[in-house]
Amino acid sequence: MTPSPATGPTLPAVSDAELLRLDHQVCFSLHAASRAFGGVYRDALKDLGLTYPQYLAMLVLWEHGPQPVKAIGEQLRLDSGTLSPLLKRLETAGLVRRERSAADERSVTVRLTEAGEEMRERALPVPRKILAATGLSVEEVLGLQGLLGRLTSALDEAQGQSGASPEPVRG
Amino acid sequence: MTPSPATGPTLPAVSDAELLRLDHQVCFSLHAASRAFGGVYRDALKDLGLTYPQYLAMLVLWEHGPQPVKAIGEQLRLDSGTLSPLLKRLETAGLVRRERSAADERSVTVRLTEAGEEMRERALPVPRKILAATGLSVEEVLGLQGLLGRLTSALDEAQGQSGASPEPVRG
DNA sequence: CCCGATTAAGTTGCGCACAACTTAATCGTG
DNA sequence: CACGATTAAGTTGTGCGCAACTTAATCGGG
Repeated sequence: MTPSPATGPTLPAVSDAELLRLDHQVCFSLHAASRAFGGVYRDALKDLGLTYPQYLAMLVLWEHGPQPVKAIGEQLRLDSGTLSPLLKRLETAGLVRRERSAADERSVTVRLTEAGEEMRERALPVPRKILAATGLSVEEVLGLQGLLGRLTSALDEAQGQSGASPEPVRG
Repeated sequence: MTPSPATGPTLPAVSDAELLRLDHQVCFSLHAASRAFGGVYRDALKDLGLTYPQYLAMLVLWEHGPQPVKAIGEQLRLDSGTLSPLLKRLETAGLVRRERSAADERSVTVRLTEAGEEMRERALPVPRKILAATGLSVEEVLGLQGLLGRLTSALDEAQGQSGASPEPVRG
């Protein structure tokens, strides 16, 4: 209800100070939800000895089979700086093998081992545990997924059009 | 539509394999949304020289004034292992001071400096940038916030009741 | 009053995320 | 064919998140 100083480009009906308070709530909510999810996955994945991002990588391999690091990175939106050490750890654990492609020596194909394939069976009950932990119905989850998808697209779209300035706070 | 083997405790109408595929989508969606948000905040906060979690800590201090590390941690759900170095960086940057409480020598009170207080003015336009980047209305944001809040509560509730097993995959 | 339990903050170690960079292979155009 | 541009993967450095641990102060029961 409070009139705005009309600073922003999108919405006129909320003041900056109110938005700052709202932001406190919203960005924190997302941050907290993401970490709460992480905690539940940590529990659910203890049996498999996987971290959450490692599980994501295994999901991609279970679903789409052997593929280059690049392709995994595109599906998970992760770059080689994150994926290379992660995949190396999965290889050390005996779950995947990595081999240079013959056709293109720059590319490395990641492939599940026997143990990696077998782990899929043990991973089957994980999603149900997670779903139960959310307390949401499948329909609500699908709705959330849709909203998050639109959100991510919009955020990606909006990225990289601001002015640069000082360095982040370092110790 | 496919009938389920009726394994899980909550929902009967979806098979484990379908859930594994769904999980691929959902947990990835949340992960991706969280990181996309991080990217947009990174842009918006460049001017201030703050990271996203540093911004969260500043929001708490702007809104609620000087308080012990413990209290900040409760609001952000972060422990001292994360907060101590983060606050130390904010102190190095001249934004906060940390001083032992006289009443309880175990406690450390975190307090904004002049520079820290002044930064609030420069932070006012940030939330509007974020809101614009989401492409959502204030109402939708509030709805999302509510859903995420319920989700986080449920996830926290559900945490810590599973069986332990091997170590995570280490290199 | 004393001593074990609890509590606040900090430290260490590991994995993830990301920016910036390096290395090596492939592509494309003259 | 030659050579600069592009591309895939990996490396380095910084910060966050969390578990496990340490240190020091406070609390509480005998």
